Amino acid sequence: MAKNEDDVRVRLQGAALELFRERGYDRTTAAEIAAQAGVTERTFFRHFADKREVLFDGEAKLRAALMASIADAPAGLRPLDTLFRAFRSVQSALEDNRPFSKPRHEVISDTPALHEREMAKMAALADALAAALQARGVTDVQAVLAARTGMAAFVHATVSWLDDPRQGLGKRLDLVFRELKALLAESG
Amino acid sequence: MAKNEDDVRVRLQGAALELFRERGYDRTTAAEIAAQAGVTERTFFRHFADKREVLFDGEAKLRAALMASIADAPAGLRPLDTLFRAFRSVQSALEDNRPFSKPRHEVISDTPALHEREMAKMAALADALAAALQARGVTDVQAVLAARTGMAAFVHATVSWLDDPRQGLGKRLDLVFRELKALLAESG
DNA sequence: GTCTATACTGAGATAGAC
DNA sequence: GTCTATCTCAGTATAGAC
Repeated sequence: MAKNEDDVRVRLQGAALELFRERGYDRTTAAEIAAQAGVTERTFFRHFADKREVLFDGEAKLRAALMASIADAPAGLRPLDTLFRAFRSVQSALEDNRPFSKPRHEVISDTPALHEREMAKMAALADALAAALQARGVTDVQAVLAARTGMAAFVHATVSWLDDPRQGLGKRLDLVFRELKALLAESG
Repeated sequence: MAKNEDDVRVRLQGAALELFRERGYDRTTAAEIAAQAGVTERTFFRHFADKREVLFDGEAKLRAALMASIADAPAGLRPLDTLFRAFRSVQSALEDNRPFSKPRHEVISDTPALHEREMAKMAALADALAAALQARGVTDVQAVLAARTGMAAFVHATVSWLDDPRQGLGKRLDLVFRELKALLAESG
């Protein structure tokens, strides 16, 4: 895990994003990404399980941060409030990452294969959040429903903010969660 | 060749499910599926955009049925109740399809590549439901939140029912939607 | 680092339905 | 004749095995 190796990983991600934007995902080969980063195709696949994965390295860190926040949330805090608190805790990290995440989002939106991977990642993240809620004593069904609902709100807030950052991400989160409460308050 | 024209598509789906169960998805080639159905590999890919897609042909019909139900729901019915009504309307069709959907679900659960496709399909379906709700006058944000939340409830009910069909799918839907109202009633 | 299986694509030919 | 479904052949890129 030399510093050089982290460097290669980051260079591969940057090269991939750049080439995907220029030529599109399908017209970019793994070998071209590797060459641009100064390594061989084989090295690309040593770092990333498949070609899509090069754009999804950040999900593990996001998940870890959210799980940590849920784990040390005040006892008795209700499921959706626990999740809202967790999303708030990663707000500034996401805002700092915008120069990367904005073009990344554009490429993903334009590429079905990448969009599919994104949806699957979000589903897996929701499963992790559900497990974290269950560890706090929330029942199985309610944990799953809360996690999926909370993720939907988080994703919607984040995408809105990527499209138009004039309001901060924090305000977007506030708005969407307020809408969520409204939806539920009308009980259906 | 007259015989081949009949229902190549259906035969390909049956052959794929059978072979995936016997050997696993990764150890089954598209050529083998095609051979079992009496056509060539190239014909397989003319019917299905990729190897995964052979197990996801039913989603379009499900979507159409749900959209139709939403479109003719009573005016003024609230978003989550509109969705609940739509899921109820496809209940018996799903129950009839259980001999296919049960083994299909097992294969998908065991295969990451298929599970990923499944998550993406459910996300796309939720997007369609959100659009149908918007067409009824529900606001953008509330439509998206309701659609994702409703889909989560529907999927949870369906998976529970596939695992243990002793209670019917209808009862599972009732139970999960009751849990959903409870979650929301506690307002968070 | 090298080799290979296979998923997938494209172009052109064939054959039958209309 | 057109149209549609299939096959044949040739090729590239991914991803896994060695």
